[in-house]
Amino acid sequence: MYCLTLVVQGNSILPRNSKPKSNNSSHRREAISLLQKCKNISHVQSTHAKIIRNGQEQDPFIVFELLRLCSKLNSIDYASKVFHRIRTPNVFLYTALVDGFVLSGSHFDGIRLYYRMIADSIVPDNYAITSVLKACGFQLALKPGREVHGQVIKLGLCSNRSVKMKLMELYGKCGELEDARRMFDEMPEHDVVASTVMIASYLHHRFVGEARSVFDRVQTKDTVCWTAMIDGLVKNGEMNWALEVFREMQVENVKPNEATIVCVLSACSHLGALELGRWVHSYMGKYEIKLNHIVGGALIHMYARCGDIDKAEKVFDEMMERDISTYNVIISALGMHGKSIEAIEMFRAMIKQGLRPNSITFVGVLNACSHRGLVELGFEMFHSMVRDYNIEPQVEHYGCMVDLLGRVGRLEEAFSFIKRMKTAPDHIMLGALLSACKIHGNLELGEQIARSLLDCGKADSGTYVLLSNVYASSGRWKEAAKVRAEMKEGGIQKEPGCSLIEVNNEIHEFLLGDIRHPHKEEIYKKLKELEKRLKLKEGYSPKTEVALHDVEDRQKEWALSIHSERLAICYGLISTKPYTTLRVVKNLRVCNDCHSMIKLIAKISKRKIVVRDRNRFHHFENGVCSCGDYW
DNA sequence: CACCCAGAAT
Repeated sequence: MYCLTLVVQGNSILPRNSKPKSNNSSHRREAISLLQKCKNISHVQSTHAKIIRNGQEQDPFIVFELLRLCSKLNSIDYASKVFHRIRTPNVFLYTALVDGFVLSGSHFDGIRLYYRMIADSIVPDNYAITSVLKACGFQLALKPGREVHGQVIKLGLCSNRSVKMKLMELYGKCGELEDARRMFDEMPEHDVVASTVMIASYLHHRFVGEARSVFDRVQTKDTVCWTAMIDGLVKNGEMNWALEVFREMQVENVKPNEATIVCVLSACSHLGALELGRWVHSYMGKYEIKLNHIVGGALIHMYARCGDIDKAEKVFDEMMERDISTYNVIISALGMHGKSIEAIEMFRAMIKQGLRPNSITFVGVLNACSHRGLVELGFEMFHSMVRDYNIEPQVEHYGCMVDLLGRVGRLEEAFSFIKRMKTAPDHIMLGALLSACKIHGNLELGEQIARSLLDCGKADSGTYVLLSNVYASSGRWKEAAKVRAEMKEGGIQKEPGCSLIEVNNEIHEFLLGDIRHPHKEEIYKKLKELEKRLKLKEGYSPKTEVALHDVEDRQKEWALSIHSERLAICYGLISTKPYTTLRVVKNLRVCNDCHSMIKLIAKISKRKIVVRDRNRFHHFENGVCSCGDYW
């Protein structure tokens, strides 16, 4: 790295203050206005030729215009060529090209060029500084950023607002929050924009409390500021809080825009808050929100993740502009709901429209195949991906294939598939195969996979639970207990089962055997009543899976056998009108016993019940589930 | 005679 040498006197500072040569100023103005009329790069090139013929090639004003224009038209290569023909480029020209590099995504080239300028003893001004800081920010290049900061101090540019802003942004992005905060506090204005940058930086590094306190101190919060807070809360998993802030924003009469809506829809998607999502959708007209492809995608995603796949398809049909990501959203949505054939048809429609699938598209397609056990089609798609679209399979794609083979019971094939892969298997893939071993009762393979996961330290709570269940389902109780002990020794916490249900615009959360809800008495009464009726009339007999807990008393055991989705459904039954569809979101996979029980509950209560589990959707109606008991 | 789209988005 070069060091900045400040040359204030002498002739090394180039002609920014020198007077232009006589009588060329009208020619210059002419050339510039010619340039400004150019619409495409070939037009620019012919104008450039004219400029060269007129002997104006070295004129810094004209070249400046030329460089900016090339950058704007996405022709950084041409800009670079133009620049390198200049004998003595000044700070303006350097800055224009640095900006061009930043615009084209070649941030590192931008930083390098800036250092070349310094080496040429050209003194940067605040524009050059902000440009290079922008490049550093994109690259998360903290080291050169700090050097530039040092130069800022030497040059006395500290008081410049844009410079401070960019420094703060850089530090914030790089996680140097104390430095970012220092810059922020040095800005006496503490205006909305600076505060927004600070808030976003805090939230990006999970300092929710700090973000909140900056946010609270902003006097007049605008749309972007509110949106940054909502978005950050969503990214930190604070969905309910995010929605609360959104409501506050409306109380304060700040109009949401497209970005706000996208963030709010994302929160709804996570929570399964369909009613709120619908409300947001219906108010989009009033707020003049345009249905661009980002908003459209978020809407489709929301409806699909909240269980209303019909509405998701309808929004898709209504959209005017669809791009690859729109198709990716709808394909994975259809797959998630077990509509595998429709997903494949959508994929074909996309191709027909002339869009080129990317690697995300194929994750959706292969996942769709897996949810219906479409092995042949899955392989066809997998090979087509490599052969026709030249997409190198990633670990996700292999994972889908392993899942597909595993679920249908072709366990050995799945295992040899893993061994043939170019990449190392990840714990998600092995977990999928392990779960398949449990479903199909393959003890040896299951044991082998689980052990390899445990040995390489990749095991999470799910691995232990699955392995223990593999043993238990073949009657090997001793081994099951041993795994349970190992889990306890390793201090591994089981991820608690949790279900959400939306009733009257409010999200109600239930944990395994939960007793916190204000209506707990009625909920448990309903549950007991249902169990009794199902046993008597529908021949239901509970097959509770082995509980992985040290249970001292029977009361606790009973509570722990009550999976959270049952509580959520019972609450839904007692708090909504007859025939209302119930929609439940669960964080883990639904177990066999709950699955068969919910089928019967749907039958006797004459309700549709939609359950989203960790992997997919189940639509229960009249005693059957849309997954066809294959999941 | 030139210059930093202030910040947020599946």
